[in-house]
Amino acid sequence: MENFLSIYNILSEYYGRQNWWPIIMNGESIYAEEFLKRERSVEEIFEIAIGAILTQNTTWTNVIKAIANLKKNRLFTVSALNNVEQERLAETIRCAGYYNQKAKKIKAFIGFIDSELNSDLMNLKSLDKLQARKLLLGIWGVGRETADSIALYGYDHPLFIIDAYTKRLFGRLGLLDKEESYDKSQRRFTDNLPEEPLIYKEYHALIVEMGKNVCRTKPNCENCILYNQCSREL
DNA sequence: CGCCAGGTTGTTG
DNA sequence: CAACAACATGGC
Repeated sequence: MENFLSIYNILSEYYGRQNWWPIIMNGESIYAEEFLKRERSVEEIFEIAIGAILTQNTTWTNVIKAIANLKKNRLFTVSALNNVEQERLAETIRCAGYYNQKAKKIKAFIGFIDSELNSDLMNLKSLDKLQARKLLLGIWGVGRETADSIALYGYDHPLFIIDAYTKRLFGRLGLLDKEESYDKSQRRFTDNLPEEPLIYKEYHALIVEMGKNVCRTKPNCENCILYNQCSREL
């Protein structure tokens, strides 16, 4: 019952503040404390959304390079991305992998901003979280995880993100079924946590930290702070 | 060299 | 709805 909250407490005490979602400056990820304390600017929301698309099934280090490359080429604005050829866009984000797919997805996202949001990303802010999610899910290339990432980190809409790390870690802990749906997994978290954007943001970031460094494909159980509560179903 | 990474879509049964 | 292929570069 209270497992989900107690695990959050253990992880956040052990690893500290993660300050997600990062912003890229000079080819480096910046995790700033202020990101958890104030609303995101349009520019930041834009970057979070593009980053969320680029990071699909890809390492963040590759995404950093792709975003830096977009900025260097002065392509990191709605109007520039509207005007650039999809093929050139693809070449610019090549290092993020799946570059043709992602170029198409970014184009679709830009089209969404223009046509559905009246060119203003802030129009998603005032919506109900589920309305925002539904709108985002309507964009070609934006699935559940990407929609929830944009809604949560961009707009503080309390939607818990389920990703591959979450399924792996909580599957091993015995708290998620391996084969259950995204929405069902999500409910397990939201039913057992206070509906706080701050907690959702930090929890997801902490899970990624665990997934990258401890609860890897080949798990590093010696270094696991959750060793005692793990059923270790590998 | 092989495996894996902060998924999504389209097709098929 | 579940299963599966396709999409692709870069790091270890």
